[in-house]
Amino acid sequence: MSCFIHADLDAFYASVEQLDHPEYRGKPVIVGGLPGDRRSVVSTASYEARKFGVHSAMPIVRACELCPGGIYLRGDMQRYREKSAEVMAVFSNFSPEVKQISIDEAFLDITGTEKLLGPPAEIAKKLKAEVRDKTGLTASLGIAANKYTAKIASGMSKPDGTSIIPPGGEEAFMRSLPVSKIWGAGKKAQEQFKTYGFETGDDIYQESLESLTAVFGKAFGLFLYRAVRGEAAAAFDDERGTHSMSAERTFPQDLYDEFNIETELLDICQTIMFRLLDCRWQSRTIFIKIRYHDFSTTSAQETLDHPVGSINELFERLCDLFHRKYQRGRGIRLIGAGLANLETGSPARQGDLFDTGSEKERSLERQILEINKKFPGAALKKGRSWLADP
DNA sequence: TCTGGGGTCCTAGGACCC
DNA sequence: TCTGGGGTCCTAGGACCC
Repeated sequence: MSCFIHADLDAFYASVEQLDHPEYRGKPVIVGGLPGDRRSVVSTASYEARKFGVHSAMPIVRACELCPGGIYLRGDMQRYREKSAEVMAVFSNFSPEVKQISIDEAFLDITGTEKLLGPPAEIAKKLKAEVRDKTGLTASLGIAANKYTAKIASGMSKPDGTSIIPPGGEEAFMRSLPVSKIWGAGKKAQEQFKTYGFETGDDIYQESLESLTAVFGKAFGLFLYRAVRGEAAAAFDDERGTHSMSAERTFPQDLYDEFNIETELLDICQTIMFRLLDCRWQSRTIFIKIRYHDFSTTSAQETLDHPVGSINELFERLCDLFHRKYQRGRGIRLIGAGLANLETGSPARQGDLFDTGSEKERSLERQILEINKKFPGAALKKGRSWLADP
């Protein structure tokens, strides 16, 4: 019988801030933006802030109305990543098989560790204690025979709790679960549940696979059918590699000027290409994303016959895509771009006979990358003027 | 309430080939 | 010629997650 722990850090970003700044402890901390950041949203609200009704994804403006006395912070991802690594290191003391699924959560396969570490409840106790002692943070745990139900269980034990689904109890657990707790069913699905009168997992359980797929589509219908039976949902089980890489920016004010938009695009290109170079991946598929003032969003992509080789090339291609897609005169609130269908492979490409500038460009870009790695914060970038004469 | 940034996966339709 | 079926690749949009 398999056994998994899903471990999820409580109000992670806010907790790190409270750890680093004792004066924040016991107070409502809201990470995501400062009052007055008109287009920011809450990333994490401390439990003190949640009492005011503040929650993730809420506009900062709204949070300020609900919790005017809160401590508002933009956040420091570098620091959070550092802290995350500390926690993951603790996890690896408890299982040889740790799978991190986001910055603040992971699955630990503890199948067969009983002899070494004791029964699951004991392991949970020790794990929480070690996380607390070594990192100063608290975690909520869910324990079950498969990852999917362990994940739901941890959500129900927040904050700082542990919930265990006894082996064989997965189906009963899912059937008694309110549909609002089904992981993978978001806003739209919840609306559908309402129209069909589904309130608990059992209401879905009563439906045939055929009727579920007829209503929810092939993949999602099958997902629901299996989920309410407590069967491991495929989502977590197969290895999913990184398939795309992107960056985007929302402007404080809508942008109309195409030169300014291109300049932002250039900045995004540099971010992406440096990351790509750093990871030693390559890609032939580029895409842009445009969000207009009214929040309507459109995207366009293009697959080249060779991997993107330089910032310059990416920038030129993206500008081209942008100009073909952009509806002139409409204000733009967000511009984004990225690379899809990432492949591993040497970024040096063969047969570049007619493109002698490219090799020079790439080596220059690599040097800039190295400098930026050595001196974080130096933010060395190509100026826009370099583009004309690389 | 007027909605971030970084991802994954699914769907549906078109092009193209055998 | 008014017309099948399957496979693969590509594109746009959308749901969902943290």
